[in-house]
Amino acid sequence: MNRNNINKPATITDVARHAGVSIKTVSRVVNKEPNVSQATLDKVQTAIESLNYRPNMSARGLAAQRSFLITILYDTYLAHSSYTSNVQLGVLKHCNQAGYEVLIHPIEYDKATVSKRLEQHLKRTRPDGLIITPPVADAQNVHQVLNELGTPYVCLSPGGPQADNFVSIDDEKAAQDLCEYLLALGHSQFAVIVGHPDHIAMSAREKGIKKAMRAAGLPLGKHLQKIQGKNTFHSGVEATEKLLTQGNLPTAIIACNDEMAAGAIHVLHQHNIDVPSDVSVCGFDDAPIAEHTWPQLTTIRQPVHQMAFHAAELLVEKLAGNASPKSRIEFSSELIIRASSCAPKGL
Amino acid sequence: MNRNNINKPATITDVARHAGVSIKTVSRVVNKEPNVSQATLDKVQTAIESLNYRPNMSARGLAAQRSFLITILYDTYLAHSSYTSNVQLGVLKHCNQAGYEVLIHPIEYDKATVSKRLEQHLKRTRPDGLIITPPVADAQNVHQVLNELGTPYVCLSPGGPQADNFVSIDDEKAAQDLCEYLLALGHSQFAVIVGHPDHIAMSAREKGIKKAMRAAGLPLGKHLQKIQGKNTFHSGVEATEKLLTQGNLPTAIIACNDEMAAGAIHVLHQHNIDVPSDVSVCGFDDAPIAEHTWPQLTTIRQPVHQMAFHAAELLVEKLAGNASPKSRIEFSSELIIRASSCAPKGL
DNA sequence: TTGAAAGCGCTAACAC
DNA sequence: GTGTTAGCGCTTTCAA
Repeated sequence: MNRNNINKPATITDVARHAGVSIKTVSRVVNKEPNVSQATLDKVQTAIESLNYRPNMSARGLAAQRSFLITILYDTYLAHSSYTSNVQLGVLKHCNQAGYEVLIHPIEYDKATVSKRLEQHLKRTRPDGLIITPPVADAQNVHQVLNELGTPYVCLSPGGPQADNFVSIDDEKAAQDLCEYLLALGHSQFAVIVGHPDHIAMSAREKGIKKAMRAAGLPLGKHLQKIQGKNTFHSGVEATEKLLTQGNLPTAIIACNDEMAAGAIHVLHQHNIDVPSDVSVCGFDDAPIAEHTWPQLTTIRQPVHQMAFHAAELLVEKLAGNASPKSRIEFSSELIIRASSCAPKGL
Repeated sequence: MNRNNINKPATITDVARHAGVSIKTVSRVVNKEPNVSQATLDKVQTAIESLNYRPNMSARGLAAQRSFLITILYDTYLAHSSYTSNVQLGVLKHCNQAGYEVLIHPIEYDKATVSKRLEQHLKRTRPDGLIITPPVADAQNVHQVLNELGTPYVCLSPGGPQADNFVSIDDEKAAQDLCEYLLALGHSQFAVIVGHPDHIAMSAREKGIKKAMRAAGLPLGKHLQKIQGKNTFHSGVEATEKLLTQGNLPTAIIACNDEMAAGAIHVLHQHNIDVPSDVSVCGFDDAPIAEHTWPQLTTIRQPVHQMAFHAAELLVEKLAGNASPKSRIEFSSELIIRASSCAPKGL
């Protein structure tokens, strides 16, 4: 009895022997190459089934000089966000069906050192490609390293003007829509809690708001208070507390994401300021937290899951050598009106 | 000019040539084997530095029959929870420093099919080991598959009585503590929103509550309403709505996790029932949402990050062949008292 | 303490 | 359509 073979996975050689064909032929079948006769195909497939053959990724990787690994690169700071988990699910969905495994690589975003640490990851792990989210996706030096090493990647960000291989919504336009909705309700005194300054999407949202206000003829100096946030609930709390000490309560607060908006609502509650009758509060993203606040948040829905799925598709295409013609894709967003916004009091 | 070598990573052969030693010697240095003289060590290390050598994982994996991959296996349903992201961060922290890459593999938990889909992952991807969270960790057939294939793993769950390689808190005791705290405040009319029934930790929490009430001499029939939840905010909403239609408002609601507790608070708000003066609400886990609700949640803090880190340590030890003597570890939890609980009205 | 040689399981170039 | 032949870069006996 050759007990040695028990539980030892079958190799491509075993399959070839079993099917009475060459290794190369099995390889052709496994890789779905076209030039195989039906008869051979059947023989091989039967052998594969009966031996329960699964290709060995290490061997494949070694011979083909690839790893079949795709890394999701993101800021550790955002590890707990629904944005990140949505990206993970979307990317996984496509990658697994395309034969890639997905590695996660949270990295503490620090403009100066991020590219060095990325380089280490690339050299050590050698993923075939990466999906990158902001703010890492928005750092120049990150792009440099990637291009130097020739590793393909796709970013989930509107990107800068030079941007290539970016998937996003039109953040500026979306913010403009949101602001126009508030203007239409009659609001004219705004505060905006802006996000991480290195985050291009966040700046775009701020721009959109300003654009809408200017278009409505409202001078920004008198009608818009701007407070810095850092994308987190806690930073939304701090920003709102600062706003309250400034003494000039606006009739509407727009936070550049839902976490910060939730933080704002939290503070307003503490101060017995009613949302929305005293102040309307709007967020951005339609994260789960937008439905957990009381009242629930008016916000912009961003199809993160689909965007991530699409980014993965794009990346896999690239890896297959089919450089896609369109390397910058915009998804459409949607204004979700909930209970945190209404017409201002006086009206 | 041999432009071919540009950007081509150095191999172990290059290093050996450069250092004037054999491949085997370089290998010994890389793998930190003890029997290398100081002189050789220095020579080799210099060569490694100057060539910027990084071992090729595919080649290593092929030769050594391992993949240097560790999979985190969890329920897709919980992909968006802070629990899952904490597990990811904790596991990554240890694995990366131990030379492993971390793969995420959310799987739709379904008792009947989960083991088959796990088997596919194991055969296709061949990770060296897995970290598994509930409810997947609590399914018998999952353990069977893993043992049959001989893949090492560690679970983040209290596990059943037969449990081996489990890392958790003492959920029963923690729930008991929480309930005793409420009893001490004077509560006697309770409702418990229980979690996913396949989730062993959730059942343990329910048991702990009952134990505390029994010890206080309260007959469960009259003093405890039990409503089924499914661990999500939404299920907490539904459970609480059901509770309200039953007409018997308790003075304290214990939800078996924070998401469901947040759902409960949300519904009570809608019905103008004040928390905590009308009803105290407590959660479990100290997830971020516990600080986002208004009022903030009294809850049990579970050190998920550390537990995951430790689980990864245990797994890596196992992979190194150092079977640890202690294969079941309990972390301690902590009662966090916030504003969602107080003495019942009458008192 | 060090080296030589034989693969690990697969792909890729080139033949037939 | 199918087969043959070299490796990919590492680990692992086994010798020295």
